[in-house]
Amino acid sequence: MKKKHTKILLVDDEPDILEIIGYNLSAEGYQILTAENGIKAISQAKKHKPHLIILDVMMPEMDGIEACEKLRAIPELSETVITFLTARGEDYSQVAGFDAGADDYITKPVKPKVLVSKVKALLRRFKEEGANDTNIKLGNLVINREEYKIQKGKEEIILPRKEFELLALLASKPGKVFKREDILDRVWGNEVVVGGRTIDVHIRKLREKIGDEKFKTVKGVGYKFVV
Amino acid sequence: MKKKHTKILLVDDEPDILEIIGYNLSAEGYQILTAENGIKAISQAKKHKPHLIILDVMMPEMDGIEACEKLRAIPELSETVITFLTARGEDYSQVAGFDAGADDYITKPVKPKVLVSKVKALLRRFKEEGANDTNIKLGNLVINREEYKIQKGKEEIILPRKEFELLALLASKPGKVFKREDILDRVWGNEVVVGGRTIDVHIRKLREKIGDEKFKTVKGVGYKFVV
DNA sequence: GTAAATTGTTACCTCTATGTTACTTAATTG
DNA sequence: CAATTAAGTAACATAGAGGTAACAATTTAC
Repeated sequence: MKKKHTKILLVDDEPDILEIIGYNLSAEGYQILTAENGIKAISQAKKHKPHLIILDVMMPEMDGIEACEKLRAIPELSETVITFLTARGEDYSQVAGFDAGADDYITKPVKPKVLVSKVKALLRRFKEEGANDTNIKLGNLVINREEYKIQKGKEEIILPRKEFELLALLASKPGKVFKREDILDRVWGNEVVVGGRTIDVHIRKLREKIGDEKFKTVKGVGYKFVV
Repeated sequence: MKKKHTKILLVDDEPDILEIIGYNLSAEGYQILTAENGIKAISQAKKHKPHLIILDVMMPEMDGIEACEKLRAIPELSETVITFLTARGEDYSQVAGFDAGADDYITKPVKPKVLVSKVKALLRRFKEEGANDTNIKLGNLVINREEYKIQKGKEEIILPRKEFELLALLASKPGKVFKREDILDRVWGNEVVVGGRTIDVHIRKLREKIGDEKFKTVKGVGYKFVV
């Protein structure tokens, strides 16, 4: 993920803080959004779906903790990292912050360098966690969705699209039996009508390339991938 | 969950739309309910607790958004998936829809195939989220519906489909006596006619594999599974 | 206690779902 | 646009799940 596309929402009631933090982060290439209170923060968050939200704890009207709880309740923001900004010494807010669903906290005053590295660290953590969706690792097998390739041990295998998608589907839940109908729906799509032996043939090819033992047939139901 | 038992409530003021969508979905095996307006939709929903509700946004009297909010307020429908049906271009309704608690939206006109696959996807998402009851644990026995396998102590047993389904049915309510007729309906399906000894033979095989003592015969009635 | 009904057991058969191969058609690629 | 690779089809092979028949054992009815 490039910084240019990484959105950070700053929420604080003091314009000075917004300015100084905003300046430092945008100098790093991040896209900055701001809000002066919890209510505006929520509407901004809904609108822009930022990757990171930095929330001041002490704010008039709706404080940071309450805002955090509200933000966490929004499904689209489940992937968003939330961190608190707290004055040094207000120890209680740490605990309350984590209860409310925050991922980290930053104490004020904060040196620009420290702030930037903290933000980077948080986003890196986020990115790595989110990247697990694209790379499936199973035993000696790595399925790389992004690059459309398979790594088996040190060997790199390029699979044709359908075979790749079939493998990716089965491997997305190892052990789970996927019904033939579901496989058709999800790999071929509803629109396409294919003959009755098509899935079998593709399974056969995968067995040849990946290993026979990894694909189990459950007669009358479908197939499953085992590790 | 079999499609036969999946209820979908269609709400639209145009009978044509109800008919065409209803036809396509019932052809897929879903059980279809309909309502011409928001008020009727709510009473239908309360009565039948559908798994999915497809709501037209533009309706006289109570529009889709208002209906959606009312539906979401009904506790029994918390598990229900709600999706809007909106004419292409009415972009505002998307946003308003999500605010009102909808899970997705479908734009009209919609091709039957697309509709069907969207519905399947929605129900799959829902099903996966609510799929905590796929594992039945009874004593030293674990029945794993998702992986179609049985775990007895440390031993793993793979059962043929009918045997698995028969076991899963009996074990779904330990102690309850299932009538022969009911077993036929639910494992074999009411269309199929099989000979009089078929169930017994399958029970025999289960007794062999799982343990004689777990399957009790209730003469003149049926069988039950005991722990 | 005997007959009738119901269930248990075994061996065996059938037919369906899947496996496999070779081939045709469609899509990509240089 | 020719060559190459992917996707899908057809045709046949095969295993084993699912079912049946025949008879035994057990329970229930009278």
